[in-house]
Amino acid sequence: MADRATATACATLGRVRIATWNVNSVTARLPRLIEWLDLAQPDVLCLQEIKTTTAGFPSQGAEQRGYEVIPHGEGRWNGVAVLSRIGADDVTYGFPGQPAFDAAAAEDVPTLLDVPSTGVVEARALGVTCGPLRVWSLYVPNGRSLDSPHFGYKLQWLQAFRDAIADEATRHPNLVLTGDFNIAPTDADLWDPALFRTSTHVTPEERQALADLRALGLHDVIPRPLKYDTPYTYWDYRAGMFHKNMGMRIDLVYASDPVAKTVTDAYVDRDARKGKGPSDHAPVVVDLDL
DNA sequence: ATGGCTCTGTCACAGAGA
Repeated sequence: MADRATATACATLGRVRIATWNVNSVTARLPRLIEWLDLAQPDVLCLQEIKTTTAGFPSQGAEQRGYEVIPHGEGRWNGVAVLSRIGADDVTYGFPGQPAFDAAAAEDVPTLLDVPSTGVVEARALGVTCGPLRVWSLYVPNGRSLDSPHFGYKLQWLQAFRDAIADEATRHPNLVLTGDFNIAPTDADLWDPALFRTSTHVTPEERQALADLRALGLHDVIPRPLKYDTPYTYWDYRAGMFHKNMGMRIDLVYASDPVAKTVTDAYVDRDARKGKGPSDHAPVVVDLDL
């Protein structure tokens, strides 16, 4: 019987559906999130911008559906989480060397004023081992504008993450880095590249940071769109951008070579961006046959 | 079919998102 049980478990684990979704407040999105869990049935779901505290995460609905819920939140801003129904072990909150935004340096305040740095390490990275997969839910800093100190913070954050994850990349063959990277990998990932000439999200420095991650042996799993020919994952709430398909692909799935080889399908669920009370991001779904 | 945004914290807006 033990052999049979093991065989069943392995067969169940053969096909694994992972997904990432910036929900723009898990509290505001809870009805849509629960609805989507029932519909899409992901085995692992990485969330970003939960916008609540770790203790405040509304986990009951997901737990009733068989998910272990690992939140990593801080309150009003940021926050990530992992929901898994194939195990949740070795939880890592943030990463070694994760930088904090240095508010004092950012304001360029004269040192005479001795303004203390806020120095808070934001809730933007969460590593969880889900069965055979080592998964990271990431919410990369936005960067705001090219002349903002938040842009330097974004680049610093990405470099520190790359340095921290390089070690894991050698220890975990089945590594998946996924979430809101706040970078469009190529101009094809933007509805109008000309509009971004002086913006963040598209600069050579940011794209190099992505290339540095891929250099660890990771593959950009590009999802297929369900409509049009552009796999955008984000559309601004304003001006009917979604309905005009004026979007960006900034929610990414970076999978190690062994994982990438098992991908059977990947798509952007734009239906989750429709209707009443959506997030401004759509989920990215990746099916694996491990 | 459309609309010119939505979230939180705190109570009429400010701040952030990308």
